[in-house]
Amino acid sequence: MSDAEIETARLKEQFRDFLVAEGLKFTRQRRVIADLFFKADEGHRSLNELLAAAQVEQASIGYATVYRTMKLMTDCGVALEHKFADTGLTLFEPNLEGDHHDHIICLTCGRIVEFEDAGIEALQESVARRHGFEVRKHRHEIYADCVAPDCEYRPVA
Amino acid sequence: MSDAEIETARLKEQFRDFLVAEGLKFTRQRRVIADLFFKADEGHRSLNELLAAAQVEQASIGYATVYRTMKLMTDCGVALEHKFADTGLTLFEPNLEGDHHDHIICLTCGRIVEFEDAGIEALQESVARRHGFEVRKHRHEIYADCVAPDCEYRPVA
DNA sequence: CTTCTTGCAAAATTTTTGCATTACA
DNA sequence: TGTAATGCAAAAATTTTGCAAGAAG
Repeated sequence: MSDAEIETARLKEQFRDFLVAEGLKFTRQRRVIADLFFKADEGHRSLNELLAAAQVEQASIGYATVYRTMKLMTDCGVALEHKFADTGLTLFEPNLEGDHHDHIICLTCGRIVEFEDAGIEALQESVARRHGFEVRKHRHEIYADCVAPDCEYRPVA
Repeated sequence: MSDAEIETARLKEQFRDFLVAEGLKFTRQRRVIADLFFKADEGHRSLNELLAAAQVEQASIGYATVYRTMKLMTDCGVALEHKFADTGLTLFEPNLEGDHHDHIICLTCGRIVEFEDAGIEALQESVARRHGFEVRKHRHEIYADCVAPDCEYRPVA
């Protein structure tokens, strides 16, 4: 079992535990969505992309079910919701253990790269404290041009 | 003439110049909106707040006019548009000269404080370069709890 | 069995646009 | 006077919800 598989299993279990604790059910639909979402070969997906992928497994799944399932996942912490600028698009990514990161988004091709920088995090804490705040969470997105050889304009679905 | 007044005048002129350059008109409505927006005793305002303030000057002003005017201001760089998390609310603030800053938002009372940190900026450039990106712009928001004595829950309009 | 979930469609938001009329330069 | 702007109301685009029928434990 690879590390990725272990992590997938952990997230799925965390989701299931949450449902049980809340007296909710781990239905076929939620299983399908969780499986494809945690597999996450590509990290950031919209509700419509998740819906399309889910319908491959079960054609009858509706948008509302995916919407509500992702909300549950976000609530219980196994998924992160991102609303990047310059698109009204909401994207989700699995909340992998110990993998806090922020994002660099290419303004041209939309490519999303993750970064983590302890120095920035530390400065951020310090800045907040100086202003009399206690950091709860943050959003740090860098919009940039990338040097990918295949970088070209790609409209978002 | 105070510094603030000079800056207000500069932004207003920049907006007017832009309109002239584009063959557009500096109408009464745009003047009213620009004046109240650049006055900006409080920095971040929603379209509805701007609309209400504009209607004090001219009752007939409609939402669409404010919407389109703020879009023009954003396009020409005299206004910045922010979509903070946890509220679907879009807020605008004047783009004051040499006043780049990011935001700390209190999760409880909604208070917004501005900060600027050269160290963070530098690290950000460095991180992006390391990943093969050239920074164009960024969004850095810290969500936190504040220590204001009057901090209390305030739903956003 | 009872409760929760689903899927549809409709409602609620928010953002954007078309168009006839008015105002500006 | 011709072009652009306004204000209304309607269209789009999203997000969210109500509800009857179906699944889960």
